[in-house]
Amino acid sequence: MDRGWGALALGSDRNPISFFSPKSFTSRFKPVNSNANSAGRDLMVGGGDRSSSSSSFRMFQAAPPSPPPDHGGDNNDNDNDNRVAVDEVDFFSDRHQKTTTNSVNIKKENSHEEALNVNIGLHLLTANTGSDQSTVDDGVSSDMEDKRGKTSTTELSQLQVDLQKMNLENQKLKEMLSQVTSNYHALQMHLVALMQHQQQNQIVEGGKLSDDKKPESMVPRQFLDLGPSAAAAEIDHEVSNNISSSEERTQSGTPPNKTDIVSLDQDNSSIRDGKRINREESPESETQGGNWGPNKAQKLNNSTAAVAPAKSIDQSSAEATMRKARVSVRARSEAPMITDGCQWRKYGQKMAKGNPCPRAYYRCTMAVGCPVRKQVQRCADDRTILITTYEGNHNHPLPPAAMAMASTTTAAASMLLSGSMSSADGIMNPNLLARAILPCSSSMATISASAPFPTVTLDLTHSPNPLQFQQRPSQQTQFQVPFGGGVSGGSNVSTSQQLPQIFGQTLYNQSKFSGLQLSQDIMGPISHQLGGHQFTPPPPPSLHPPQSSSFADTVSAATAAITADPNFTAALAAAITSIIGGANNPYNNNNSNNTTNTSNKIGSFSGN
DNA sequence: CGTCTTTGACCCGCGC
DNA sequence: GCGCGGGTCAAAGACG
Repeated sequence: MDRGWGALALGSDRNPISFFSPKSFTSRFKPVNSNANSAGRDLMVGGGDRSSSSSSFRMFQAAPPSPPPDHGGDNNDNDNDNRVAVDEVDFFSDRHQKTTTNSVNIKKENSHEEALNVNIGLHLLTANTGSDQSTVDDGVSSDMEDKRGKTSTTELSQLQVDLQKMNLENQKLKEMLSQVTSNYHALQMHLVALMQHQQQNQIVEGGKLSDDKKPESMVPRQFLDLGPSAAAAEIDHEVSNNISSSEERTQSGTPPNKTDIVSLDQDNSSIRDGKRINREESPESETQGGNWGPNKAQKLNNSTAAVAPAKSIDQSSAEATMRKARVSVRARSEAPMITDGCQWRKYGQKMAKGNPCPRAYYRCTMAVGCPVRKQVQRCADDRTILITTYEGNHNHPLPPAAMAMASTTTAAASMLLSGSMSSADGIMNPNLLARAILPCSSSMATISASAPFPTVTLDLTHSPNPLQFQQRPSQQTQFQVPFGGGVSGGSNVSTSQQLPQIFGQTLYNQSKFSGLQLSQDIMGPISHQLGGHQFTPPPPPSLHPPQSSSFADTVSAATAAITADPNFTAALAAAITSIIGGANNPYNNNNSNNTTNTSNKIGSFSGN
């Protein structure tokens, strides 16, 4: 395992890039911190073992980043006034967050301008409280006054007043931020609750509940596909429960779907049919057959069950349309593979038609039987672009680094699934979703669900607003959805269709600040795990196009809207910026584990 | 020695 | 029925 994990991420190469993990940052941008490279031989995936992701993350977080040049140690906090020269030492302490960028700048300027008279300048700026200041000034004030004259006193008092104001403002902002955060969480929870409720209703109403279907018994099994992964938050568990019901139904009721549904506990369980079964008998392969292969999963009507866990069997027709969504990430990278926080094992490589570059197949190895697969291939047109396509849901908890990808792709997948559902019913309504996800985007997205595998492509090659939703060129029916009136031209594929800055910036920034993570608090519930990949909350079956579908749309749209709401994010970004004092402040990384969410996401915003 | 990567072969579905 | 292409398997080799 030791090597394996390390090697996994790497694939065969040594320089994978990670867009979301702290490490990625290190690998790509030559971390200032020596620690960043500690990842071991492969830098990439986080160290080389399962904990790697988290460990690397921790490392990143733990290692106090060297104070960014921008922030000369800003010690505006009243408590620290005495330590003028020491300010930078505590640069990253919580207290310092209170300082506003303004204060930082002021101080910095003085420190530079004053040159050797550092003490003077610093004192003036840093001393917020009279007492502290006086203390420090005792040793220096005389010189100051001599040199500076009377003006220093007035300036000092002025600055003190300003600083106090700023502190107050910071406090207010923090309060606002916390309030917004709490509200957001509450809303999110409410949303999830609604979704669950809806799912339950559908399960009950939806038509055939096979006799053996017993809610109680559902727990252990998991839906490998789009279904929620057990590992996720409590919410996930609940959802999975709901799903599991459908799952059992499927197994007992509908034979054909076997491959799609896999019991984690019963890796070797027999439910599989056909020759494939033999192959899949190996623990790893078991889940594979059912979930990944388009040929299998998709072509079997039943396979759709995986897509819409909560659906009833009768909805097979509708489910058929609910094909597995794939989330493809396009990013420029010289590395053979991007590190997304998960551990992967390469199980195959093949030359794909129309592309001189081989396509590599990976499966998630973070947990036994994890159904998530991904394909990595370079773009034929531009080989600097690495295309990573994810499919399936993780059946295990994801490290923060992976959550970032999961969160990002979730929204995309949700939109796609919603669109596909609609399209299946002949009700294509991408606009709603697209707008929900990309309210502020001036770009457009192409949505198409007719293809065997609806695919959402997140194009990170056009940073900072790089996201693109697109359907595979090969896919037939395509819908181009103009956003915000902006219309970028033409081809649905890799053209300039860009998604909202939210996504784009988030990803882009993450690519830069590997340490930035979308906090699970923010995105987690939404994505559940998507392994970065698929939208977990199983959208209600398209069986009830108008209602369930609309509901699914609404949910996903609302979810996306919340996370993508420019106002929300802008406010948070502003608050964080003021607190942190800089977009590039490594401090942003700190929150990833803590899940105080907002900062992470915001960090990405401020990044630009 | 165990694990992972490589890679040819195989399976499957689809189109002709 | 045949060929093609996508996806996966599994033996052999590589690696630490």
